[in-house]
Amino acid sequence: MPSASAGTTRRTARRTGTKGVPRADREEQILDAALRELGRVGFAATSVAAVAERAGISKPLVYNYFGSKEGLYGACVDHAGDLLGDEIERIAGLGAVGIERGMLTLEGMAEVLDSRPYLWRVLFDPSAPTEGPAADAVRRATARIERIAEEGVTEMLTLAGDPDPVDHAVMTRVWLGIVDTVMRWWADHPEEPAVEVSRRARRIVGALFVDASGTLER
Amino acid sequence: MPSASAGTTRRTARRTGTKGVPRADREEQILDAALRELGRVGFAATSVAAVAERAGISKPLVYNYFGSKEGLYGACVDHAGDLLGDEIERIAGLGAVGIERGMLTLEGMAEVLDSRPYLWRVLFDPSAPTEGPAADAVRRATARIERIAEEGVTEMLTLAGDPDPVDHAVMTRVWLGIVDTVMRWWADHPEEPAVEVSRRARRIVGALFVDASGTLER
DNA sequence: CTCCGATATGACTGCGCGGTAAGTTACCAG
DNA sequence: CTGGTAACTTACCGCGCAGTCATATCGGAG
Repeated sequence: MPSASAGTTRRTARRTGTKGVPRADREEQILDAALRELGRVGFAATSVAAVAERAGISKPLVYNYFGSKEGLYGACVDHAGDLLGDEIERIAGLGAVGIERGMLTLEGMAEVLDSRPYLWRVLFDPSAPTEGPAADAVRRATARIERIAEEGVTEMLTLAGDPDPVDHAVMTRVWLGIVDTVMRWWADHPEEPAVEVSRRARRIVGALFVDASGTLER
Repeated sequence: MPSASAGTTRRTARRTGTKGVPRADREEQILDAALRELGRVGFAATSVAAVAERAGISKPLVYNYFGSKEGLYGACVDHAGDLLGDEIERIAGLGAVGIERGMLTLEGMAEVLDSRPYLWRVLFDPSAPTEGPAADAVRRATARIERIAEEGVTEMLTLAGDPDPVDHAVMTRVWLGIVDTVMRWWADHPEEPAVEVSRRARRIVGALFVDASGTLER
């Protein structure tokens, strides 16, 4: 790779032409830049130009790789959704029940999101498109997370004597809202290590929840 | 007021000139239109043109009355913040403690927001300006609500044996997140009457909380 | 050396937005 | 009737954005 090209700073005109970065590597760079920008300011306030600048490339190259702003966002959603969905399903597979399962989920997510708490906002973003392929990607990714949350919630509310499915649906959203709030607080306090976020979340959720069989040990 | 002007539809060119609507009345109309649009899609996705169309007037008239998009938003925030803040402080003054106070708050808010659940989103909007007079208005309005929430939360966590002020701050945000989630669920289900929202919230929160002295009656 | 494919850029376009300027209308007082 | 004020509109502007096009560069194969 020609070091003369590599040394060219973005503030001056760059020579056109390949920099010799393989497509897969470049895609990854663009995705990383996009995830950070989307997680920082949300979809609507993210400009493709800002992502390009973050990635150190030209804007048309982003379009070359991802087709459109929505295409870029959809790829980011798929990426973040896989990470979070895999982790949450792994934890569900551990067999914990009740609030302990919820706590393990929070801890697992804190671990996955350590050093990149912004990923959460990519998935749960009120300014995201509500129609089209990107919106479909969001629905797929969040549905995966919601399904697991709903299992846990349904179990807990049923044990607590509430069989109403609408209550269960609202409670699922409340639980996800709690997770969302903790993640947003974390994004505002990036100095807090994941392990401390986990502990704090355990204390707070512990103050909220009692499993059906009695008071949580604290 | 000339009925010929009043009958002119917005789809054709309207005669210029006054329609004889007093300033205070017109301000209220514009505010109502803006609150609905802001509550529907948030600040960033709200265009002044859409508000003007909703209010049945021309866009420059909105600027004439409110100065700028931010000026309009600030007025909406003051309006919604007064309604919600007054109600929350009234309920705090009733002297209920612990989770019962939280429940009364949820119920009071459901009542105030009945028929206009969108007001919540005007105040708690991630796409809102973070600097300038409008942002100051948001901070004033939400600080009022957070102060009351923090009192309740501090009491509850302290009774539960957790004196950590950071835990209290996060828990305040979690509580407001829970309220936010219920309000957003309600905005998605406008057919649900306020009294049913209150009952449901009581059931759900009841499944979460136990006051420091024991299990809630349900 | 030439050609080709893959990787890249600068320059440009059309559109929607926030906002502005110039002109209009209705009503009331003198 | 005239002038002034308050309430209005149409037409326009500059800017930033998503997206496009024409051209450039590099490296490898033949």
